[in-house]
Amino acid sequence: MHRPKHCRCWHKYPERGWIQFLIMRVLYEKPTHGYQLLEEIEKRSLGCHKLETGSLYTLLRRMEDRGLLESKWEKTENGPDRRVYRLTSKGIEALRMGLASIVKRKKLFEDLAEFYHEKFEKPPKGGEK
Amino acid sequence: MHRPKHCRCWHKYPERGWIQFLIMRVLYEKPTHGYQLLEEIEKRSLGCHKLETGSLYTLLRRMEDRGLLESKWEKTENGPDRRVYRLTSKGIEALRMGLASIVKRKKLFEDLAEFYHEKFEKPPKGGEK
DNA sequence: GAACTATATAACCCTGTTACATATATAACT
DNA sequence: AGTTATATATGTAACAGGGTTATATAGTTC
Repeated sequence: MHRPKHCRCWHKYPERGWIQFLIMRVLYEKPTHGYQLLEEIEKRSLGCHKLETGSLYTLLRRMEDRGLLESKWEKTENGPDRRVYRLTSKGIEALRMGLASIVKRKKLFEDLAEFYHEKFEKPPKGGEK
Repeated sequence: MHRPKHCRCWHKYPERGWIQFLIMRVLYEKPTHGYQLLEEIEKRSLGCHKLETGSLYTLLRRMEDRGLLESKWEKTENGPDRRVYRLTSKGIEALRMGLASIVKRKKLFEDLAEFYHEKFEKPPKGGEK
């Protein structure tokens, strides 16, 4: 009676925090500052997903508040300073769990994709008017 | 200068409205009432996603408000009446667009899945401490 | 009255967007 | 020397939408 029906983990639903996974995935490989992340994200999302700067910095801020990321300022010679983010161990764990959740639903994605091809791409056969 | 940077379609992000796609996908095939949808959704999501009744009816209501669905009450012999929903043409179009968006990002999903297997599933080789 | 079928809604939290605002550096133009 | 433009770089408040939670109701069957 007292068991929680859902754990309250923020990553419970893969369709939530989608972009955060992309961010963490990049950060997993190397610490990166925000502006550079914009390009990386766009590249990895194959141009499908253009992040506005406001979105990104808001997300980074919140992720750091949540302890998934850490940042430090980095001096540059020729330009404004940068804030470089890196994944914390908590962030790595969150990424691992989140991706596991996505992987688990891969079939569901494929199923929807198949449905799409079946119903919306196949040319209607004669008499289908 | 005056072009909108993003279209404001509600289905812009496939990771949003995820569950609504599942709902519409079921309704595409046949008109269904809410309670039955609960079972269908759970089945199709392979048990990964258990919808609470509150979530479903909230979604159905909002989708009807938006013109994606239509409903009519159905008398039953042995139980409370049911509200049967069906997809409108607007709903079909939304489903088509939403799934197209998902399909377009299939690579992205696969990429994340691959990353997961690579980084989080492969056993570390000797000396990897 | 317990269990199952069936629907409903208000309050809430989280995610991501929008629409701004700011600061540094470089290059070009006047 | 001052202005303007552009690229680099960060930031935030207010908002909209999606899904959950907690709770309520009602009919039917046993």
